[in-house]
Amino acid sequence: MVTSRDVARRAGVSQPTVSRVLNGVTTVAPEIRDRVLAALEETGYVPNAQAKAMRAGRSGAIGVVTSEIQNPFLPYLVDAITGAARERDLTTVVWNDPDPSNPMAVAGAASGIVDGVLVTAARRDIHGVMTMAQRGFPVLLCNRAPEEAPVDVVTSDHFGSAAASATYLVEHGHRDIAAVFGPPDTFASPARQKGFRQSLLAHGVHLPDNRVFSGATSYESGYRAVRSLFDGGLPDSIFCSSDIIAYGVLDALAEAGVKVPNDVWVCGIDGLPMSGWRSFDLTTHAQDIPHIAAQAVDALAARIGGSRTKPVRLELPTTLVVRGSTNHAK
Amino acid sequence: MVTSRDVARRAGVSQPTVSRVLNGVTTVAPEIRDRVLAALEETGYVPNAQAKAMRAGRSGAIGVVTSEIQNPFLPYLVDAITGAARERDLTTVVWNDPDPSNPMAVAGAASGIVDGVLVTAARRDIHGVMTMAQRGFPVLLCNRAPEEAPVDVVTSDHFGSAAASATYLVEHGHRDIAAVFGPPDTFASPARQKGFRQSLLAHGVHLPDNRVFSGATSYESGYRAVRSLFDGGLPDSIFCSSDIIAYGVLDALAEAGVKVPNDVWVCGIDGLPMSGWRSFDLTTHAQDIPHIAAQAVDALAARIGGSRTKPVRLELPTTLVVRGSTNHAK
DNA sequence: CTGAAAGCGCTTACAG
DNA sequence: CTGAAAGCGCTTACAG
Repeated sequence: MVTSRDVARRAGVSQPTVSRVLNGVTTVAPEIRDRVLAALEETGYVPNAQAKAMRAGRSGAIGVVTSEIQNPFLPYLVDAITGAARERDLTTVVWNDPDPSNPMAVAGAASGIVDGVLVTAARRDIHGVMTMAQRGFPVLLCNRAPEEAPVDVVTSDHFGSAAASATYLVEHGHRDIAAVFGPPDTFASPARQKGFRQSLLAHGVHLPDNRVFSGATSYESGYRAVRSLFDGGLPDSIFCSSDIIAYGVLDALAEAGVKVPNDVWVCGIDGLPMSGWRSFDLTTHAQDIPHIAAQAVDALAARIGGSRTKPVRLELPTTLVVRGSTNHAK
Repeated sequence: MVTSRDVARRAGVSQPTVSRVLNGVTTVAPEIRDRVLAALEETGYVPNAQAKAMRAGRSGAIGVVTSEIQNPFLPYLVDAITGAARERDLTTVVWNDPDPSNPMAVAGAASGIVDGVLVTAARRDIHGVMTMAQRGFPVLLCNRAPEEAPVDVVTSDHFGSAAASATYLVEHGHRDIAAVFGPPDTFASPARQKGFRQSLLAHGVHLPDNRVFSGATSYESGYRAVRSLFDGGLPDSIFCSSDIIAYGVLDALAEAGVKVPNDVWVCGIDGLPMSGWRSFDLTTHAQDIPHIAAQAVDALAARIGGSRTKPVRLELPTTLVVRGSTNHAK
């Protein structure tokens, strides 16, 4: 790799002068400046961001830590985060690391490769980056909302969206409601489960155990759930804790010859683009991804800037998108 | 952040001694060693990978450069690459960057944040990293196969898989075949188009222009294609250049009341897990993701190691997975 | 076996 | 306006 020293030699100046031209901080004589610019051009110099970051104590980059890149929600969030970061002149690196000690992200954080990390990993256990947070490294939890956290949190209102789903079903006359929940070792799923249950309770609707299925946040889980939920006969509707679960539910229902929405309503949460596909046509509570990303990057940037001390906590509302899997006419 | 100097002070030794304990290269007196280990534990020291990399001239990390993270194929590839890299004691960072000058990856490369990059970006124009490659930085193209490239290439055999698709349809008696191709500004789509066309030609089957639709690699593109392909009446089968295109085709056909496979066969290429879902049940040529990832990481590691000079080029075969969207009985 | 020194590629006071 | 010097946090010869 060509260094600023190489460029300096070629331009016949000292290395710091090259640095000055690059950063434009001090005035440089026009003639020297031109020589340096020419040398930069000729050599195709690219600054060594590591050396720069080490010296400056700041990299201008943020990290995104995830552990389940196959979660179909994630690419949309990452894209939005990358875009929001770029608007603030920050670059973004993504670490996909199933290990809860997050060795990659921790190394990146300790190294100053990034100035802060956004944690979008769904699972509860992420002690690696949380240890960094305790040591004062900027960490923001995105779409994870522990009840008590000494760190910044920007998340969709998982509780509220599930509660609203329950209200929606009850208000359309449903009483025999089934639910397929996600895994307990995440934050979003338990919050959604809690919201759904509390809302049903508030409406005086009982959710018997044989109407509940818990499993992974996956198509397969939803698919399997249907068979298990059938034991009590057909419910009025099936609430799915995630859109991807709902796809499995819909497919299993179709396989069993059950008509949606005529025989059963189905709804999900997330608002994945796929939910609008004809195969699914799924009613869902959509997360506001651009908003989440923008708020998360803003909050992390503020934390990095040190302009804030108290942790912020933002729970952004979701939007009900009614489609063919539920039907107001019922 | 706590540095090795802090640890040294705490242990009452010099900073290089801490370094020696960490790297275990030289013998350190047991007693001193224990003091250092204790100090490491107490401080929660994490090495600064940047300083390490700068000094060592090697980071032990590879980068994955992508420009379309929403491509549903990508997460599986990234997961496989991360796993393959970990087995070789390499960490992985992902840059999602739609800019063809790939500023993030180029900066990361020039910085020694990574020792080499795997480029999985689909679009043709990636002059940023290609410039790095010309300067001798290890770059491997993954699932992109320019005819002539002075860099390492590991890819699925896009041409061959599409050619095999054509053969499959023709051998099952189809003559009126339609095709939905992806965009020309990528590598995979044109290769698949070429393979499909040449194979049909070799079988003496004509592919008229009104049986061809070209568009994005997306559900919407497939959905729109169907309307356009209907002008000539129903074809025997519709070949889709990507699974995701096929989903749109299947949905549009269902909407139009056309039965698959009874009225029309549909097949795709990629082998996404979703293709096995009941909604799609799609016959496809599956890419061998674990194999691609392993070979790509191996080849890049060899390039980084400098043990090779000539570029390698690997085109891995795909596997036909027959499902309900085609039917041997027809 | 262990410390003092040099150096990876930068930036930023400090002289001149 | 420009160069020589120091230092970011490491590793690795070089002395002792």
